[in-house]
Amino acid sequence: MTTEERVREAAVRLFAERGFHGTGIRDLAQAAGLSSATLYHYMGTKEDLLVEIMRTSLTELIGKAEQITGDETDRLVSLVKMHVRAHAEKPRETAVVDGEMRALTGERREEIVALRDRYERFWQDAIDDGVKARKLTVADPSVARLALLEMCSGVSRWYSPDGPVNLSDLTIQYGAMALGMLGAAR
Amino acid sequence: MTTEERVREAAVRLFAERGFHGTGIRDLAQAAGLSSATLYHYMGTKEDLLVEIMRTSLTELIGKAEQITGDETDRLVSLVKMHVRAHAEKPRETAVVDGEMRALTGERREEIVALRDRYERFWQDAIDDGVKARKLTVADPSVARLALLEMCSGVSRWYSPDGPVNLSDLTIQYGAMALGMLGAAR
Amino acid sequence: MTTEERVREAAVRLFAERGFHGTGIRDLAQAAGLSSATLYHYMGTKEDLLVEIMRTSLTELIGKAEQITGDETDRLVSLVKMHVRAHAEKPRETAVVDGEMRALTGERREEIVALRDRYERFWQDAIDDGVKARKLTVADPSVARLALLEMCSGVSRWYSPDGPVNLSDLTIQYGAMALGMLGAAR
Amino acid sequence: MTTEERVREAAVRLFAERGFHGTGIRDLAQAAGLSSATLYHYMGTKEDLLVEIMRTSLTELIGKAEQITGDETDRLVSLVKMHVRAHAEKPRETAVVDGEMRALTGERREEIVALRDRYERFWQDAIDDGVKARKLTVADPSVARLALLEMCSGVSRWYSPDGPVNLSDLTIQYGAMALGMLGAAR
DNA sequence: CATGAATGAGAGTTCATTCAT
DNA sequence: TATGAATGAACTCTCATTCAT
Repeated sequence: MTTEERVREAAVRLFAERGFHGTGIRDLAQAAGLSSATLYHYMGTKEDLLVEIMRTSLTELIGKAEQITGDETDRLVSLVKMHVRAHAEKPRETAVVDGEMRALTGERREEIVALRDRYERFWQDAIDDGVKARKLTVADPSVARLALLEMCSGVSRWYSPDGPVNLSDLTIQYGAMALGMLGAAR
Repeated sequence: MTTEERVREAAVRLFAERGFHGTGIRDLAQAAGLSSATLYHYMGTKEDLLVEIMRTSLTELIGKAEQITGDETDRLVSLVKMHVRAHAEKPRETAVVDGEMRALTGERREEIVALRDRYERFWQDAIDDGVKARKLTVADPSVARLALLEMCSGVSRWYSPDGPVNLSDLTIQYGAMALGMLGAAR
Repeated sequence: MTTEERVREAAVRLFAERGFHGTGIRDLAQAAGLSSATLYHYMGTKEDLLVEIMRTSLTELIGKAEQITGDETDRLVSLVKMHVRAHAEKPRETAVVDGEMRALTGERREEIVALRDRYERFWQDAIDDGVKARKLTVADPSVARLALLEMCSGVSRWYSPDGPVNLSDLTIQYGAMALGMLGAAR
Repeated sequence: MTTEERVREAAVRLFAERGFHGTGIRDLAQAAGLSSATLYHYMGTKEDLLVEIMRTSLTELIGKAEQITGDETDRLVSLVKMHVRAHAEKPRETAVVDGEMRALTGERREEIVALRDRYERFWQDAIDDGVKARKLTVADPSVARLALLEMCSGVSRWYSPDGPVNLSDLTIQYGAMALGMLGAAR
């Protein structure tokens, strides 16, 4: 593992555990096994590091979302499964993406918000298409999207690979819950 | 409005907007219209303030949960509606409760975690009872509780009273989605 | 003497002795008898402090220049005497003004440069008027202004009130040298 | 141009523009087209570099001063012309010599101060001789030397070869001003 | 009740310099 | 010759908090 990777990993862990503002440069350096001055060999500013973590994570999600095909409900279930799996497998990265956006400022914030919006577009489209095709029954598609995303993203806040729940089972269960809450025709 | 209340209100707003660690004492003082020294006449430490906000909010939720009665599904729907309404009406308080627990340390943390656990117990019981009574069908009741809570708590992150969604409608929609995702018998 | 004044005085002394970039905040604090944190009670940034020193000094010079009247050569001699006296009496302030302008950035720089230009205008006018009135003989009035100003400002770099040279004599001598170098009719 | 020369040139430029303390090693390296580590193959410490620049410049001035001969006023005018030419042709080197002496410490400072004093001796002698020979009339020869030197050294602070002033004309004008300010017999 | 003054500790970041490769 | 990596010390500045008035 390169030093860059170790820095990134330390940052992901600490940002997830303590938040961006709750993590000091010296904490980061210690977690990465470097002096705080050396840290700056491998990164720009602390905010750069945060942006990079978010960009990578969101770009990956978008990449996976783009590959999803199928009929309306299939796509929705696939999105849910993919998203839940990502949040269970990389809980720290995803928690940082979901929770630290407010720490960004200016253009960097806009960039990341744009990526997030682009990702959420896949969900909105899947829901809208499902409703149009009369396969889903929701009162308000936008509210449904938000509720569904919150439910699925929450996984990163509690799932543990060492716990009793098998990840594949988890994705299946979430797929079923998603269909249920969206009133999928049985 | 008393000065104490103004301080509390400022804290709630800033903690919600910027996070506990992202909010400085001087920010707080300015938002409350006081000097930072005067602030300390109306509060203990910054962490005290956070604890107090969380305690109040959680205690209120617990109080309301205690008053909920009815059969298994009724209780669940009532919980959902109450929770969603609380998160829509007091998005900042609830967002702080849900998002800043990690900023607490030591005993204070334990106290608040205990309150939260006590509150979530109502949800777990409602789900478990529903399952026992064969009115709900879920693969894993614990997972269901977590998914449901994340979905409902997420409301504080996006709901705006000025937006197009009526709050009563919202609670109804969330009640329906909750039943759907938990496989309620129709 | 107020604390603010002590801070200012320390800054003037250190900036003059070591330069702006050669003076640390801790040096400043120590020289003012404060902790570095307390220092920030009495000033904005280090650059603010520099700007304020320069602005005060230049404004004073301009104020004095405005009061000078008389015929062409009288005005020139008066300018020289006033300038030399100011540079001998406040060698540190004036040395900072003359030597640290490059440490300023952005708008602050523009403001101070504008003040300096406004001050130098008095000199240029006096020389130009003297030439027009055929009381001075210079090859290039702009060059003459620059040479004269450098000569006079240099006083702050070497004059000491404890030295053998009397200040009134000094101003007279500089007045004479000025007339001589500008080819004043005898 | 050798790498050593490029380093020196970059240093001269940056020290002149931003001052010694305002110039970082990385700035220097970048300006020389090297990495900061490589820089250390071509120089000692940052202070060594400064000393070397000053020593070279002052030694050159001394060398030229030594070659000046003639009667009292001729020598003075020649000194002025030579000095002005040097300051116009190498404004950065001379500005560093004149402005960054305070950045030196300990023995290095003494060495450079000694060189400067040696150089200024030529000026003092020329003035003193002129006065003795009744060709110059000054109130205080030491003051005259300081005033004259400041006037002439100031050239490096404003002269530009691209500007409207021809260099030979400039030296002539300064020669004339020098004689004027020193009350030379006509 | 209110606050200006004060501070040790720590924030993020850069410093000049060294050294193994 | 060249440099990426490394660092202790220092940088400017802000932190949460206390206290005398």
